[in-house]
Amino acid sequence: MTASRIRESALRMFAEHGYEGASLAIIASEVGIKKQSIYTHFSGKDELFQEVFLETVNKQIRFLHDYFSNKQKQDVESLLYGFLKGFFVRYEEDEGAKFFLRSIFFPPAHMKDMTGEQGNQFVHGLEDILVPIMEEAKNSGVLEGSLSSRAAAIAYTAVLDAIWVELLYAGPERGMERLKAAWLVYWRGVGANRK
Amino acid sequence: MTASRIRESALRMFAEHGYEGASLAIIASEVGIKKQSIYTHFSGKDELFQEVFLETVNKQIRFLHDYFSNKQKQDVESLLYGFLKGFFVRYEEDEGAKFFLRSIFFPPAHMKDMTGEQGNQFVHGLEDILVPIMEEAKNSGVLEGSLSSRAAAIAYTAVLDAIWVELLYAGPERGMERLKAAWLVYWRGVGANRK
DNA sequence: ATTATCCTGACGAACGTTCGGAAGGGGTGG
DNA sequence: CCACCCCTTCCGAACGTTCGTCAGGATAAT
Repeated sequence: MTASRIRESALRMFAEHGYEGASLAIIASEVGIKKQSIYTHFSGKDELFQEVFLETVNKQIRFLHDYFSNKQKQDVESLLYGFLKGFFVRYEEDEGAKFFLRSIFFPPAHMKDMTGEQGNQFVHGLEDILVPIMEEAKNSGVLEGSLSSRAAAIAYTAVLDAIWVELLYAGPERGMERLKAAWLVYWRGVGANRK
Repeated sequence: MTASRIRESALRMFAEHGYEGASLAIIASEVGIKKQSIYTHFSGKDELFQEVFLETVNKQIRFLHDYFSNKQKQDVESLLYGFLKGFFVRYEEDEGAKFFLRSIFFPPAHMKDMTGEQGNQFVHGLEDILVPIMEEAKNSGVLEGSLSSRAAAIAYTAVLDAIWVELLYAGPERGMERLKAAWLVYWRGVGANRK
């Protein structure tokens, strides 16, 4: 299918050069067609970007829910740590990660509203999943009782963001280093008071 | 001075629309001149970008060293927490923050080498400052002894990155929320074993 | 015959850049 | 004081290139 090959190439191009820097001519040549032929499958550059973006966001959200609905029975530690590692391996091999981050943090000016909405949906989806988990962990005595569930969840998303930022900036090697260090400190930090 | 007004406008433009998305014509019109006049002060778009970028990076590095050389006498907790807050207020009002992050994470393709080099210089500069601080804090019993200084430093940079990422994405309100939560957990996490 | 797909050709607009010259100020020599 | 030249700053006009996009036709499959 030509349309999906266009989407694949566009994803790489948008990720690497951004919306303004990506050229339909180059995308087309990667697919082996002329740029005008893109208009057979998409109404224009905007629609192409939007389709690729929404597809990518949905993939992220789906991964989110899949993970936490399947592994709810695990203990909290491996549940949370496993999610970090899951994102790690996912973002290591997935071309969409860079595109996702770039589009959310630095969207094309005339699409800021749309990307912002989708981004918030992802963030809130994650928080809505995390807070109950923290709450439950507090009740079972794994997490420090004086710590608010919301704070524990926010700090966790901070760890998550820090990891993919490092992954994006410095690559898997240093990303893994940060993953280990940040998780170690985080888990010590939220753990119930030792005696 | 016209040249510096061009730099100011270019900074905002590059931050908001990226290298490819920024237009010399628009930058010039903001200054009140025609785009050709830019070439009186800069040899081209590349040099303009590079000057603004280097200026911005140097400002960041200078802030880094200024802070830690002036406040070395403080206790470790307020030293480290103060630096986070310093970055916070700095990045809240500084137009250069967005430009700095954007240029380092998503640089124009033909300048990847230069921006990467500068970025690494900043990161290593920070680490070289942090590790000795952690080492000293460990010796004085403030930090958990079984924790490596390097891990404590890496986790700290993770907190820092997470804060400015949230600041950039969601604004000061949520940025501050994350700052508080992440610091709370971090400081609990690296603290010496309570009894 | 209809439909899907890709093409050639061309469009106007914007891009960064170059050239030549117009204005203006400052300093120097007559 | 004036005339000269230099030097800085800016602009009009134009360059070649690339951009996204549109119209119309060719080809092949259904």
